[in-house]
Amino acid sequence: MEIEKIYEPQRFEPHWAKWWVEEQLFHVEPAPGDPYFSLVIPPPNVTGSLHMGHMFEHSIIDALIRWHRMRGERTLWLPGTDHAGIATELMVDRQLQQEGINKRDLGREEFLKRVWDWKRQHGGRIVEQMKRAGDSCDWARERFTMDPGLSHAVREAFVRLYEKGLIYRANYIVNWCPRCQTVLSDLEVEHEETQGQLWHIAYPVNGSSMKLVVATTRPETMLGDTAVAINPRDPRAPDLRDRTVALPLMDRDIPIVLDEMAELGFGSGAVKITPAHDPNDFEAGKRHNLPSIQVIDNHAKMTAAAGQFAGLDRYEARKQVVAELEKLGLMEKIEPYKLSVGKCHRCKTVVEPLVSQQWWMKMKPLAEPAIKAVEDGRIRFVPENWANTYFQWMRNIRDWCISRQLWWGHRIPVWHCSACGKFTVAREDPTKCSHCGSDKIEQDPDVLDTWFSSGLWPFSTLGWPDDTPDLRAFYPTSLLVTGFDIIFFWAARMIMFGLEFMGDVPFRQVHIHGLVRDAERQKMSKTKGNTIDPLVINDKYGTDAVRFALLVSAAPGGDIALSEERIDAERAFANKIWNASRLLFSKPREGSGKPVSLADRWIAHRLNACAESANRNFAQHRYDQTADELYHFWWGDFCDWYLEMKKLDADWSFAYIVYEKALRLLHPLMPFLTEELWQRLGMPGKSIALAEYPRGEAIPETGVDAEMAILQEIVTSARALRAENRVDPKQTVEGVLFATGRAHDVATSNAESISRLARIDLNIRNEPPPGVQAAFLLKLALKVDRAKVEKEIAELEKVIANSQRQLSNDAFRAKAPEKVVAGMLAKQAEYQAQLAKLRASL
RNA sequence: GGGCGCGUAGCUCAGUUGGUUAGAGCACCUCGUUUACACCGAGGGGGUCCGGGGUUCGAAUCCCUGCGCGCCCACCA
Repeated sequence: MEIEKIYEPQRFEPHWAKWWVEEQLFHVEPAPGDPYFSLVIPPPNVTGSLHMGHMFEHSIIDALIRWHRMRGERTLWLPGTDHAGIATELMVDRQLQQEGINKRDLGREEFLKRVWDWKRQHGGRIVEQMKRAGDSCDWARERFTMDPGLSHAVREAFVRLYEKGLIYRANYIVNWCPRCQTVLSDLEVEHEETQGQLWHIAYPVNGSSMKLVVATTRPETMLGDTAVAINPRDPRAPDLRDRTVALPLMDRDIPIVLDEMAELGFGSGAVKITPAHDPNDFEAGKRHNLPSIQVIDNHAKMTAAAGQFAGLDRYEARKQVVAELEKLGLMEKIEPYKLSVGKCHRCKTVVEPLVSQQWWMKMKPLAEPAIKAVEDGRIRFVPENWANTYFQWMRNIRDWCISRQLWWGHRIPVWHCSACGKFTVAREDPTKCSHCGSDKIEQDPDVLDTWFSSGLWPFSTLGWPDDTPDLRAFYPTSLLVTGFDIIFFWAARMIMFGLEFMGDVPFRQVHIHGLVRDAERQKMSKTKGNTIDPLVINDKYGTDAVRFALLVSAAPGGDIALSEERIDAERAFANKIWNASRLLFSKPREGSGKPVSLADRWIAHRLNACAESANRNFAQHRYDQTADELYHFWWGDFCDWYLEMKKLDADWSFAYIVYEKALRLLHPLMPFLTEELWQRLGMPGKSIALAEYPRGEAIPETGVDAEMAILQEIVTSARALRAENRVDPKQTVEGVLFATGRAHDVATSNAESISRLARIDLNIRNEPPPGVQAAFLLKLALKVDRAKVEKEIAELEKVIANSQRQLSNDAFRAKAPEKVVAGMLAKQAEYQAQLAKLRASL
């Protein structure tokens, strides 16, 4: 069989990627019964392009999916994308701006048309990239969160929750993004520690010469102050409790209230209260029945209520307020102060706390069963530590603001009646108010938080609320693979919704993976310019190499430091396998199909052990271990030893058998290379992806490992001697091997291998090594480097002394397990033999 | 203010419930173009497992503590 000298993945990967999709190789029918393995993709944003984080996550998923499929389970990886409300709307909005079009002028309907157009044209990009990367999804089941079916599910879920009293509308202080022009949930606000200042402002107390000094990080909000609080135990309280202060700049008297929120000993002990622009103050305002004056509007500009500052941006207003106060001599003190500033996680604009009417979801009743499901093990986190994070959030969960002032998304199915003022919430669009029958109803303009529909993903994608064969066959899904950053956003909500609507968990395990970082462990980011683009890199090194590099570094939960060097090493690995194939394919395949040499018997044994541990490690999410072992099996065992020894055999038929099995073993980690080579073998069956994954079998201990170990030791020691003595690698050296028993048998029956591998002209004597207590002794016709050997002897003596000390310790003998003691005794004997050999070589 | 995690070779990281000379990849040094592969082979150097205490027959691994560094959650002006 002809095969090229260098493996060029670019020549093969696109072909197989296309073929896998066209042949619908990964389509699975919803036949009932076990075993099944199902997983829904964490849907990437439609606006997205494949980045290293996706690549990593998908490499894990695909390896696992392929493994399960090859084990003969009914395996589904359901792909799809998320409409990503804010992100998408922002993107299309920017596009419009470039065309000089204003979104509001365009109108809701036209705008949505534009977004759908965009989605149709570009929304499939990431899906195409996944196909090219070889992800073995069931593409016939691709879903989008705004598909009719999924929208239907959203509607059903909303109505049910509303009817249950879990969704309500309330006027409350919220996080407002002045740029995205929408409210955000607490999770969508990123807190960032910022160096700011603490301004101490004096408020004159009416009817007194006293001034009450308040401290604030946001002086501009003072314009909306409606009270000042001091602690009830404040010594000044009796005197101040019924007084008012004159709010500077605003010509307004505001009361002094007593409240625990003013901490004794902090600052001057008094706190300004701005119910309209601070969550704490909002609560305080409710406690004391204070008016709320909005001085900052939706665009973060000062309102008419801000008097002379009306119309200014909030930061400009801050400057001017500070300047005015200074002019009035009311600025007592300004000090540097660290504070945490909330920013919109989409656009990084500083959010503004504002009071507004929004839709909320009561979370406590939903969270309780979700906590229980993890507590009692129906859902298991891997690594399990993440359960703590989950519990902490879930046990302190707050109501979820689910409405967004956007157009792109699932519109809230609530109709407001202008006749009676009540809401109509319905599964079908109503034409009149369900309370008074008036036809003066209008649908709520807001849409739902994107994560509302994401939360339904594990069952909405399978046909819920209908009772479908898919749902019966694949729910609960087996596993969720995702990043820690969306445990709350997504995983927790799926668990709550799954239990609420399906009465069962959405998945049985949650595997939380780490972050892909650069070689210096820095987060990859476009602004830093340290990203490794999978689209470029997959093409350059091959998708298999990238996958393998990611997986071999994927210790559970840990971040990975990725570099091109690392990927290049795995590309070399693929090339190594390719070249091993080149050698193999040059040999005849015909033959007995049975092991004909020690090499055959040994590699079969190694392969078996490798298969056993690969299966075990896959089951435990140890892809790194599986990858590492396969790497060493292929490169170390198969190439360096097996093939080198095999070159002396005439019958290569068994090598083909081992090789084919080893390809299957590697397939989940390097799907393209293995498919290409497997196809070249012309095996019966359509694709290696559908072939059976080798399982480790219990095979009797034949001593083959021990035999091979003897051979390897002879060869390795000879090579070391040669190298240390600067012998030309081409030159054959004479050697005498003293050996009896098994060592003699191994040496005689593999004399040719030993000679070839070590380049020795070997003379084997069936005699005990002269003067040495060892199984065998190899003497080469070389002058030895005495100093070096003496150093080795000294080191070994130290090791022996250590182990001797432990062995002669009665407490160790008495308390250590028998196995450990026996092991140490055996090891001690080995050390002694090794030492004897070293001494004899001098 | 709570919670989680990290510190092992020059670099990036493994190290399963404590147990047998602490490993890998890359980098480094020496030698080598034997027809699978120079994208390779053979050999080699390199570690007070962050410091200090403790538990134990035995600690990189468990406990305490100090130092350094990440991350998450939290309405302290």
